[in-house]
Amino acid sequence: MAHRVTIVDVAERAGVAISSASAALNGRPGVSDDTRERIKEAAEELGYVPSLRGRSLSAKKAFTIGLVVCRSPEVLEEDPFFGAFIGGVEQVISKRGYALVLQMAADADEEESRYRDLAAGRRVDGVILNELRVNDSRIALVRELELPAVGVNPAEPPADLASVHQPSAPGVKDLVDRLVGLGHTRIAHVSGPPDFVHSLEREGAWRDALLSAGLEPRLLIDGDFTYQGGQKAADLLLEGTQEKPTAVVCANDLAAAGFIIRAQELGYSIPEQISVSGYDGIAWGGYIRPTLTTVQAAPRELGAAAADLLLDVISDPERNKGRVVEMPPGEALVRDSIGRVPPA
Amino acid sequence: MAHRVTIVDVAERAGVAISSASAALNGRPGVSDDTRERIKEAAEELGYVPSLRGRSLSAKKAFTIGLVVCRSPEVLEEDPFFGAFIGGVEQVISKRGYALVLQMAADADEEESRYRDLAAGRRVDGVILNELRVNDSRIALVRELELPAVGVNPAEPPADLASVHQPSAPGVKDLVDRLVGLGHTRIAHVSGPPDFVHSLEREGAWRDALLSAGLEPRLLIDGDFTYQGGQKAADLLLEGTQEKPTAVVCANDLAAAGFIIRAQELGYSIPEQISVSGYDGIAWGGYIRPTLTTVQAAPRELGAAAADLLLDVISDPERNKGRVVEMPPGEALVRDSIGRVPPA
DNA sequence: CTGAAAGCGCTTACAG
DNA sequence: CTGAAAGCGCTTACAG
Repeated sequence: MAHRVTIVDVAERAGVAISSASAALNGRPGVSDDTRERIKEAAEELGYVPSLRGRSLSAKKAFTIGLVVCRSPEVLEEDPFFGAFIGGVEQVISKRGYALVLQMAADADEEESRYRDLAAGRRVDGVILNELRVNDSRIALVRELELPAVGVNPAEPPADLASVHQPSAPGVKDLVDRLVGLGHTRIAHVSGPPDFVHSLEREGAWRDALLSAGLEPRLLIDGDFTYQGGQKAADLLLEGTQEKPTAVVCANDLAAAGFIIRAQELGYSIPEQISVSGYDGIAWGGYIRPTLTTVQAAPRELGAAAADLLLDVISDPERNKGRVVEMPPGEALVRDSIGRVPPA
Repeated sequence: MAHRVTIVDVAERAGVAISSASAALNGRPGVSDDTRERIKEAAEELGYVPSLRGRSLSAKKAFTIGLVVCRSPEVLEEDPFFGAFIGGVEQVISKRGYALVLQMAADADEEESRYRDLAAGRRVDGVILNELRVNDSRIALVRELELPAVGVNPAEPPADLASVHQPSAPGVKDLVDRLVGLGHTRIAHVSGPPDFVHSLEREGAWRDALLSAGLEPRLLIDGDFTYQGGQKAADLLLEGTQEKPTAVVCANDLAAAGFIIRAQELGYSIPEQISVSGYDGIAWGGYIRPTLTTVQAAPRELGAAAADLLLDVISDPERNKGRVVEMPPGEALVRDSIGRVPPA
């Protein structure tokens, strides 16, 4: 193996002490322009790239941030949300010399132990807390571990946790209002898992929009953000004995796709007999038929904002404690899966 | 910040030297069972977790592996292949104490510089080379950098590069054979970008299968693995003046989905007038109508195998030089998008 | 079996 | 402005 060039080589070549080389290379003061230039030249000539390992140990930083994705691999394979989110994170941090350490967890317990391990082994300088649950234990955990963190769409942002927030309520409310405007009165909701903050936010928006239109939010099905959950919701809402909805607002696109397919299998035509909407705005929503009406979220921008904020928190925890970055809410993207209420 | 417990604390508490503590904790010989037990207890009591930073520097290992994904963020958002592949990688390496460093690149040049940076900064102990191109410059690059690497589906496996391989030809050939069996004679192919090895492999399988059935492989459209590319292929094949195919074998599912939608828009019914197949077996193939006939690849297993092999290469480069791990080929998954050739 | 010492490649006070 | 020294938290020969 070829000898790797270290800062010692650079200092030697430039004829200075390694402390001067370090200062010069890192743009710290205390080196004359002359010397700095000479050192930089030497580094250039030798093809010097600082070793992250030495830097990590002495600077007490890993130059990485962590993200734990808590999903079964199966779901990860069909939900394009994460690819986009991660893309946004990566784009931001790589520019600032950081790398992303990505972990997977099957459930909340494993998720927590992953965060513990990341912190204990000093693998990362901070973490992104994604898909927050109500009373999410990770918030107390990062506090206990003194691990810099940024929450993505937390419930009530805790005073000490920095977070990014993209409101989903306005988009959902807009969609419900449109459905009301199209004459619908029996508007159902297929929710996400009830422990997720973003599930509740969307459900709440559906409920509020109905109430303010003078309608009663009765038709609620617990979903789970999956395609299969959407199919099951169709069975429950369309095959049951209770009153049937004429419009169904789903908590995400995957569930909406499942609902549409199942409803079609049951002989319903969309949107003539039932209007259906989703949430997320994934590309596949435009690939199914009818094309899916949804709310266009911005996962890439959300990931980028979270990463930016986290790097700020890491470099200056005090100044960024509890800082909240607001993103513009997702907007309704009206396509072919909603229409006028069918005549009674 | 609370004092982080280090190996010094453990050694002190156990009343031994830190070298003994290190040996005991890492299961190295040279410590009596007695002492080892005492040290382990001390570590347990103190909640000691070794710092990766110290370990990295002295062991000259980063305990991470790198993966550079070369895709526009847009494509990453709709193609579920990567989520699955990464999931497989993660599952394997986390068990062995490694973490995944994930990077993104927009094009081949940026991709190469990412690999260079990973190697130069000693960010990672090895890399996975995914989506290999013909004469891929990364192979020479990792050789030059002396960076342990594993190729995923390389062309002719270079003698010194370890690789995993899941053949795609048998599945594609099987699909073409079935189409021939259904009476089709004008079977087109929508390829992937021609510089990718897996594009050529699939195209070659289509060509060979046709030839061995006594048919001429004439109808070939250059695609790019995207949905939009599939749509464009439909325009070219169905709107052109040339002879039209009755069956279209696409190089991946995304393109097949685009083809189907566009063909339907042009008034063709699938599979009555045109049979269409894809490749990959992504979940969304089952969500469109008609459901997509495809070849079921195993991205998760492929990622897991690549990761396993890479860790082996890292720990013993000599023994694993040029080792090839063969995976069972993907199998045809016949659904509703193919059928009998329409009567002439 | 056990321990003192050197070293991995940097950064960071600190003295000149 | 410049340089010698200590230290980050480990591992790894090496001597006892």
